[in-house]
Amino acid sequence: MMGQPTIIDIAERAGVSKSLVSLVLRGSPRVSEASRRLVLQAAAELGYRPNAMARSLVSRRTHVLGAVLSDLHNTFFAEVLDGIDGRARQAGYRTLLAAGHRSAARESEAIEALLELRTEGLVLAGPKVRSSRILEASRTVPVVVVSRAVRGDNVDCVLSADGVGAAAAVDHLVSLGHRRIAHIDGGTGAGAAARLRGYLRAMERHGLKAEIRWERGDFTEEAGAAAVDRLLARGRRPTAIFAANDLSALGALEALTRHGLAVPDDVSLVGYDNTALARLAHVNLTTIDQPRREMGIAAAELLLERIEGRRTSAKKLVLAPSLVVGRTTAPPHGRGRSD
Amino acid sequence: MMGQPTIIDIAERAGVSKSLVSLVLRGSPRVSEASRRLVLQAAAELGYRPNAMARSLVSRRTHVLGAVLSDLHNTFFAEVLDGIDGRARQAGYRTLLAAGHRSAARESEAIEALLELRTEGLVLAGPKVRSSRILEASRTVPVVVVSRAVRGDNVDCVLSADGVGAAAAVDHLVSLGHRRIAHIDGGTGAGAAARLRGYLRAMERHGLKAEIRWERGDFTEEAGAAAVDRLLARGRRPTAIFAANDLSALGALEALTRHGLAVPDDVSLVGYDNTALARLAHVNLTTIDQPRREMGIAAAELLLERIEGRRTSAKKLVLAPSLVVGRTTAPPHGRGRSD
DNA sequence: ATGAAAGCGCTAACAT
DNA sequence: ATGTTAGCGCTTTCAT
Repeated sequence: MMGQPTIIDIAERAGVSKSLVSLVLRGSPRVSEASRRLVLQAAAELGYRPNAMARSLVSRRTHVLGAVLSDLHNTFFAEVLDGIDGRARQAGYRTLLAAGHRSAARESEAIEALLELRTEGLVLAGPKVRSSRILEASRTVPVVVVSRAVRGDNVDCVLSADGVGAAAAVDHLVSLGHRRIAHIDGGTGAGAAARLRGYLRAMERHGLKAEIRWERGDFTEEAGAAAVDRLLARGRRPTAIFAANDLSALGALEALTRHGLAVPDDVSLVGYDNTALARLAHVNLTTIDQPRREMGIAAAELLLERIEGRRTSAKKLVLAPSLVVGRTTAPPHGRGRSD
Repeated sequence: MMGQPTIIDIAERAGVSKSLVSLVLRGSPRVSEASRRLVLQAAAELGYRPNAMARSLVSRRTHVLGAVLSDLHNTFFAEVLDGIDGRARQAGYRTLLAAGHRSAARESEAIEALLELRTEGLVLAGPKVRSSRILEASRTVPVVVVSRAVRGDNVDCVLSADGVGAAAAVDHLVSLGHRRIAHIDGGTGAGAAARLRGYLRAMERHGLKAEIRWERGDFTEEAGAAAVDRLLARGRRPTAIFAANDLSALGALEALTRHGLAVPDDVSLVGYDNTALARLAHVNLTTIDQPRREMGIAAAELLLERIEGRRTSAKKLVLAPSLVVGRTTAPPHGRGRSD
């Protein structure tokens, strides 16, 4: 025996055929207790570890789900992945990851690697690759895209309702008495457009169309701060700001402080995503929480439905976000109509 | 042809043998330009994608490195992994990840999955499993452990010098004129013991043995805040605090603020790790930076040395951390000897 | 209850 | 330059 032990090595040591070894190893009930013991002991003594490739090659199943993470820095997907993996394990699947490292090219290679390994389904978490690449991959295995909408027969999506979340932010501020509510958007970032639309619609719904004011951002701290600078440079100061994500909200917070404005006394502030940043004690940001783990569980479920042939038509799942009230929102200072 | 196309399908379509197809696909120079074109075109038309399992089964090489991430929430390892993957790709290897989701049991299963897939080496990033599990895995493939010291013939380690980093923090504070420098440690967390030792030794080296004071923490924000509460409850107030990581430093910051103390005017504060938290504009924490990407590159390099048979003895690589000065440190208020 | 034989998709000698 | 043959380690009929 050279290299890793195989079932043939076990068979020799136990004095049985390799077929029997295979049966025992897969827990077949049609084997005598004696052989079972013999085989198991031989396997243990040899330190046997099944060769997943050989096994999958013949069984034509890998029982592996592939997940591509566009950016490991984004902890949003850590919990999503926990959900995916949890559900997958329940169903007897393993989850293998490949990282895109913020580059569409590397992400595409990650997809390729997983496909060559014959993973039975693919979850793309916040993919940066073009839709055509996703559609191409979906011709081979079912694909679920998280946090981005992609249309395709073999592509399912899991999203949270960004527009609803944005509306919840506005509703909360309005219920506190705010009217001049500005928005710092997320530019071309994932979900940014829907959040902006949600803000605009909610403002109109509250009869605050005239108070609408929004500045461009890009989900970064710097952009959040710069947007506040512009917001304060001209026009009436807003009494509340809704930023498209937590990081830009922190940038806004920093800028507001720099301008000598207190949060929430002078200006209320709402973020989006309920990241670890938002939950820092000295920040305690009011924000919108996405059901990350549930999104992961749903993604795995969609994949399993396809793999097990329970569904063939595309499905788009939209989960509801929820408001998390921190200490960055309060009633506006100058109570009553000040305009 | 059913299922995914194979080289036999290509061979039929191109009217050649499957060996020729294999040669072309692997870029052999011993094929005529005509056949090459024929094969490549047939492959493209069929949407052929090599079966990595079949290929690896016979070649006995996977060209895959496995990386186990104990916790995807910890972005520390995102950059480490970027380094690993970058170096691996240079050398013609792919990197596959499996997540431990903060559980030793799940981490152990992740190791198992990668081993069954016959990855040629394993990187364990901040592993939570017992050393015995790591040693066991290392009997099959070379293992590199990042951010934890593990002894074993087939186990290499990549660490950054936590003691040196801690000393740099103390040196920085002493050079500003501080003497009463307290430490909030990280309990049983990774690197915490070395950081504490580094603090203690540096204090002694500066002749400040009498000023040594440290409180227990556990790398969390809450523990950092609680430690400050205890620090301020009795004894003379320290003029500077060195926390074992950024998160507990933020907890300390929050507590100091709550006690009406300004940072750095009343108390200077130093963290450790230079996480994204530390680099928030309104935080701008003085901290110790670990060369994450370099650590990843080194980890991959160690693995490659083993895989390619260039080395057989265990190696422990210790990289140097560096001080990042933010705005949370300044000379102490009551200048001159106040004790 | 166990064994023999075939073959998964591919590479790697060894022919020619 | 191309084809033939023999497996890689395993599961899966099909016998017995």
